[in-house]
Amino acid sequence: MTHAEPEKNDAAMPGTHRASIKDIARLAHVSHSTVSRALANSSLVNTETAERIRRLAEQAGYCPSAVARSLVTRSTRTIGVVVTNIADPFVAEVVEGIESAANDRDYSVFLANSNADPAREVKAVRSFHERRVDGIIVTASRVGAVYLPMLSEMRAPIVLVNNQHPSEFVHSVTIANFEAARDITRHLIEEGHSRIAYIGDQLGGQSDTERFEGYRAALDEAGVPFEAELAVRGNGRAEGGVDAACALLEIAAPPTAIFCYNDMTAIGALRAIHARHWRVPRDISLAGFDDLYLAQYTDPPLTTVRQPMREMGRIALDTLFALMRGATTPHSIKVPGQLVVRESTGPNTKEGLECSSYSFSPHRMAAK
Amino acid sequence: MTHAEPEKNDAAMPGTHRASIKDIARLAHVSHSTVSRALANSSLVNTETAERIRRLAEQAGYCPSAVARSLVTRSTRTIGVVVTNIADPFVAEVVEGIESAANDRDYSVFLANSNADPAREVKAVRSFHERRVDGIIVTASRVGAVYLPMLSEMRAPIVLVNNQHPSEFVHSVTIANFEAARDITRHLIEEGHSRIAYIGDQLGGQSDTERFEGYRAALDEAGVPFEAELAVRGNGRAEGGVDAACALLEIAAPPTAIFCYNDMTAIGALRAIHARHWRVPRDISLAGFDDLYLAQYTDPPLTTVRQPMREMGRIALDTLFALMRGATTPHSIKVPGQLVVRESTGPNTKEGLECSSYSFSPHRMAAK
DNA sequence: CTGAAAGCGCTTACAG
DNA sequence: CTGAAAGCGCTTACAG
Repeated sequence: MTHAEPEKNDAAMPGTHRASIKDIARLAHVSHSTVSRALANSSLVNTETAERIRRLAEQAGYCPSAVARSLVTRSTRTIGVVVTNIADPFVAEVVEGIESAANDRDYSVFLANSNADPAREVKAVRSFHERRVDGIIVTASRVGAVYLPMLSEMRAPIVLVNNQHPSEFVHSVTIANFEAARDITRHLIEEGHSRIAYIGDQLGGQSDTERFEGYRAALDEAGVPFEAELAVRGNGRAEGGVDAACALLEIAAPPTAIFCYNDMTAIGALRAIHARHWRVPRDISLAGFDDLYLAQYTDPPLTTVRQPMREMGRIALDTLFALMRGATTPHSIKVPGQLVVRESTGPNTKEGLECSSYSFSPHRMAAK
Repeated sequence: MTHAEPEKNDAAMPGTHRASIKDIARLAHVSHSTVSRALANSSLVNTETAERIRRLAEQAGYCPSAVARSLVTRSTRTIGVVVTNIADPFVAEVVEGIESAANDRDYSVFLANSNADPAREVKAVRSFHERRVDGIIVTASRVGAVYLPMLSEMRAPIVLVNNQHPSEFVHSVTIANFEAARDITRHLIEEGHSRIAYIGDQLGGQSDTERFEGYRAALDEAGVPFEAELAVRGNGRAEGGVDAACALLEIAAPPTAIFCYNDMTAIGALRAIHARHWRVPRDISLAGFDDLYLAQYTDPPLTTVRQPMREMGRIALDTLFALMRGATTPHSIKVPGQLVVRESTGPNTKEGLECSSYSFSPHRMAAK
């Protein structure tokens, strides 16, 4: 009766049964409460029995059930992250920041793609709610304000990263779109450009609006007239950049500089520009937004605005934790972007708006 | 007693209390079993009462607890995905495939980064096990075989995508590294190249070994001697490609073509090549592996091997489901890569190995 | 220091 | 069609 051998084997090979706290209790000849305490390293249990219990649990291959624990502790130690699409490099870097910060706190993260579909976004949030996540982060939310009423009936706080919904949301971390776009446009103006195009994102989120406004503001303050034909729409991805840049290069007096909604758009624009055998920045300057890892590796390396994506992810998670701990004050954090001047922007080589003399590119001449 | 108004309000505004099945039962004057059935659309319950219950639940803002349900049904409807790093575009696309397929089946996905650290990888798998995920997918596993013993004590099946561990694992989906690398090297040989370099991945996973072997095989079958100085090591990222390509361009008789472990490496190599003012493919041909979205947007667009990343993600999930449904046969799926010839590779313009005549690049001349 | 008891929020035989 | 009961695997007062 005192030798635990047969019982141990019994529990170690329970056929289809997974060892629970009760099995360990039987093995150790104690109550399951004691096992629970021992496994939680509670000081309430005798050091030696605790040791023995832990050894037994180890041998039996015991693995505690987080779901059972969650049910009683009313905390799952999980957070839900809904993104537009994880294959978007911007999103992936934000998620990396979130995951890393969550991991530091021993939290697990659920990931869901909304594909920028508001219905799927809401569905994902609902699903996370059912799963009783402790908090939710949604990047580039399309519905923002919708969460206000949900917020009260859901226990889980929500933090938005780069909310795309026009109305403000209580808890959010956002890049300073207006200022950053203004800065980069100013940079272009300082380089002598006045025919500066903007390739936006036709999904028309809030960032696009704000970046466009920043661009307009820089133009206005410099007394550069805004030309509607120079403001065109991409889709936030490279294909959109290709098409939009093609259109821009077609017009009678093409721009000498292009500011793109984001780096992916700029990468597409770069492709279109190269296809025409124009040189960057000699024939045309090009600027992006985001500072993706790739922006350093385009040819030439891309002038852009750095969004600290990983940090924004971490900040979102920190905010979420503050909220989870009971904070109720609004957390609307605006992160400054940082102008990163690389080699894709340079001085305007054309005198005045119409030039006929100084051009490196035969194709460009042909286009006139 | 019959008018439910006060009680309803009572449950709708429960202060800090979240409505449970019991609250709805009280509201509907039925047992909580009936509520459970009604909410599950069981045919066992009177249509009208079911309707009423559902209405009440709706009004009360009832949201079922997936964790309670999971405890009893012994299925969480979640899967765990551990990746090296979600910011790696290859990984992100695989995860997109997994998430999309999981979503189709109403499963949620946990995401964890291992940062290619075997310890973190195992820790992530353990954590998923605690969370009682129904299945686990790990991409680029560094420990592969370690899971064999875990497999029996864990309930959750494991599927490996592009296992990097030298020993085989029971359930996996892998790209046909050897064949694909051989194909792309053959392509280079057909273009007249014989000084073909390989930039590997020094983390030295299984894919690197196999791709290197494919490269060697193509060389051998064409009777092209292998030169050790042309096989150098990158790190799978652009920086590594830059450094490795720089080294390659330094040697006395530089290669006329470079095959890179992956596209990111090629993107770095491209940068180094351009920095020297060499032209691709005129001065040197360059090939990658993966066919990242970006491979179409490099300048020139990159010749590479297409890995169907999203599909591989879906296949991994399908395999996982087969296993979850009780399949026990090994599932080692080898997916063929597909050669995608773009503009970064072209005919060798040098006659013989040593050339002194025909060169477009002044820098190249200088380098000799 | 230890155990018996209650309970987290559900599902599902079992008996009417 | 409905309800009472048991139980999923834990944690945590409560009483010794």
